[in-house]
Amino acid sequence: MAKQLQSIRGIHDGLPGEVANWQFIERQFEQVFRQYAFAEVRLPVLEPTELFVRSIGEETDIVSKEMYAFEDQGGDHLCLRPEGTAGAVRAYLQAGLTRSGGQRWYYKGPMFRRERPQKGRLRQFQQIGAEWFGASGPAEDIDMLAMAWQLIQSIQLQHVHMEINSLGCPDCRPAYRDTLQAYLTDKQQHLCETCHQRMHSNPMRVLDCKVQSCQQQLTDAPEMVAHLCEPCTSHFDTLKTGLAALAIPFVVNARIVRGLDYYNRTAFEIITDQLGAQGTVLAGGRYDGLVSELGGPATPAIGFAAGLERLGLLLEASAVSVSSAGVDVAVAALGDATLSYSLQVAQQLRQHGLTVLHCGGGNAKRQFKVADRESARFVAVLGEDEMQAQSLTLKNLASGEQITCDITEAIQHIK
RNA sequence: GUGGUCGUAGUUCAAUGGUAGAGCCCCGGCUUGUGAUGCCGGUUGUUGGGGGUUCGAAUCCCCUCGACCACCCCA
Repeated sequence: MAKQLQSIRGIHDGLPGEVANWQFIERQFEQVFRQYAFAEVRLPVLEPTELFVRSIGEETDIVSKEMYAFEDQGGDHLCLRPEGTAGAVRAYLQAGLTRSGGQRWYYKGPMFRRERPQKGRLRQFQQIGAEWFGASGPAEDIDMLAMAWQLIQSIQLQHVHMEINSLGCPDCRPAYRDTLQAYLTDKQQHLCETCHQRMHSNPMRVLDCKVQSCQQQLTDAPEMVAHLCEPCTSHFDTLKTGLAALAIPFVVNARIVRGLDYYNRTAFEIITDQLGAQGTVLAGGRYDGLVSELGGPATPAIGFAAGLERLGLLLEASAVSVSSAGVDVAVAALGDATLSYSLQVAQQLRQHGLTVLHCGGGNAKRQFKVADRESARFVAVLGEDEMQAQSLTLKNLASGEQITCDITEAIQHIK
């Protein structure tokens, strides 16, 4: 293995084996999105850096240290998008859709964060996400979470569960924040180093600290769900009732917090225990303030995103069979004189919708080996005899049966 | 960004500081018209890269790149 060019750290190639899984996921997801009346949008990978600074929050890790940001030749500050929501909001506003009623969008594509790579955590990774602009009530939350759950169901994933929480709103969160901060101050000397920082920067973060000793101190910590204002309580209760009505299994996890600043009220995650520390497979929540934050009219909205690579890994772990398009017929041409005839036969078979691989001529043994390696269902043997008779010899590789017939008959046999 | 494990043929893995090997894959032949299943033969490596210690380094040391694991954070 001499010195050779390789892809950038944390940026991996999608090779056929893995892409087959992704395509399966995309097909299943697209069907679910359609059933929920969501339409696809295709948004830029490159956005003004300012967009994420204003939406995600300057203090977040994503913006402060994980963005691929640079100045282009014209002096503009650009970056590779680290997530999809901000760009979607920008597009929604730029297209002037604020008075066009609810917009239900989904998207898929690469996102970029400069983190230390691990399995299921890449620097370029793909997300499939959905955003619903103009979604005001808990009914939309229920639909959104139900759709998220249905997406996961559509690819038959095992060992996943949904957790929900409410993050409150600008009316009730500040008071809760104060309560929590006071509580934490009492416990301060028992908390870890990072939690000391978090107490001030984002006290709710302390709640999901993974340090054992911190968690032991926090067993009776005040929780947001117990300090919601009346409208938030009502919203959250209706959400739970709706999920129950749809028989969607969920647990309330009062420790769910959001890394991005723009979330309020409903926050949820679909989690697996199969991917080590990278167990979040789909996550999202309500962001009623973001549209106005970016200069639009007050527009309630909710969204989520799922990590395609993580779903693909889970698909393998769950041994879900991804039907891949195999070769129907491998064409074996025997003798140089039969080349043109074999090409014509292959073309005709393809015109009838079959997947055909021409084995390239040469000796029969080699061509059969190719057919076998490609898991072809049939081999069409085309020698001089067949060419003279305008026929072909068709062998079923699984049974070993072999017949000689004309093309029309062969096609019926294959289908 | 912090800490740790690892890196040998296309691939999976061997090799106490002393000649770099095996299985699988691939290619060819036995069988110039028949695979999955037989037999025979064959190709492949600057041991991730660079430097050092040593008579001698895949093996020990340093640096670097990458994968993975935990933290951090998150999809």
